[in-house]
Amino acid sequence: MADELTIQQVAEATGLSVHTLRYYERCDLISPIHRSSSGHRRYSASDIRWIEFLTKLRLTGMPIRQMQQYALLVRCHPNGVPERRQMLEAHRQSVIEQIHQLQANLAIIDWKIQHYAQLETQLATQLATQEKSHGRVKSS
Amino acid sequence: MADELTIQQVAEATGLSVHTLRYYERCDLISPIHRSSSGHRRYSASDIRWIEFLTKLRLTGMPIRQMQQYALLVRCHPNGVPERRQMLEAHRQSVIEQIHQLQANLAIIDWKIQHYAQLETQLATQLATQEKSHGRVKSS
DNA sequence: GCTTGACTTAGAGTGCGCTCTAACTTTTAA
DNA sequence: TTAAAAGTTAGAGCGCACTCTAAGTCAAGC
Repeated sequence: MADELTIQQVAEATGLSVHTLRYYERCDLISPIHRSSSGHRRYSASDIRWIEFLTKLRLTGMPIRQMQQYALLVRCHPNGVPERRQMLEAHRQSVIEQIHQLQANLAIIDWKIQHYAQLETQLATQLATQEKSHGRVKSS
Repeated sequence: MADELTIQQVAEATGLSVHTLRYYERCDLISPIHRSSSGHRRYSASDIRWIEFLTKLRLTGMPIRQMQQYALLVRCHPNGVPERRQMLEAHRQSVIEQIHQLQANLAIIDWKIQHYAQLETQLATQLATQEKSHGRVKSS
């Protein structure tokens, strides 16, 4: 049991589903996982570290295709550090652009929220004035 | 021609495809566009402003379903400003979280890039040392 | 008048990233 | 010992957001 997790445990640890873990292995994002005598997968600590890094790439929007390329480099080109760094740096740029895009569009949404807030206070003031004058009429 | 753009012109102006423009109208993101006598769509300036705002929502990851809700509020509840503001504020929060997520995961990728860079300089130094000693051997 | 290109519709197809199913075997707890 | 839970595979299905097709109508230039 030392260092040998079941697929279920890995799913809990990484937040991926067991389905997704098998899917990632099937499409070569994860290299074939060591099996118990009965054929069940047994994940090592380094398998988990790899899966965790994969999910970082995924969550920053890297497509499966690119992750496959990266995984291929890691597996078949263990000395090809510069290539891997270049891939990550290209991805880094695209994430930075993604963030800038989000911030720019968020600014416009913020502007709209402000606009709505202004409309609301305007409307509230209008109503208050109406009520006041209505009150006066009533009391007179 | 004043204020009356064809679907092609709107596609160019907004960056959406003509297909997507029709699709958005079909699923009620855009209310029915005014037609020329022949049945062709003629977009007004305010149609375009609406489409541009829609794309901001879209580019910040709002799902079509939510945009449909928002569009419905705008069309059928013109005085329901608070509801609209609430929707936008909820979305605003999710965009902010999205950005934080991206930044956190980017930091890990950055760390990996640094790690690779370090490996590369290490390797380069190693090679240089080897070459030097090799040179010495050769020259001696 | 005729061709070329833009427009229309309903509905089918695509690519992505999972997600689930069926049929079966293995492990585990009662 | 046996029932339930968890594992296996190949392959089908799904939801999303488009994207394209077919069959036809309309408009502009020669």
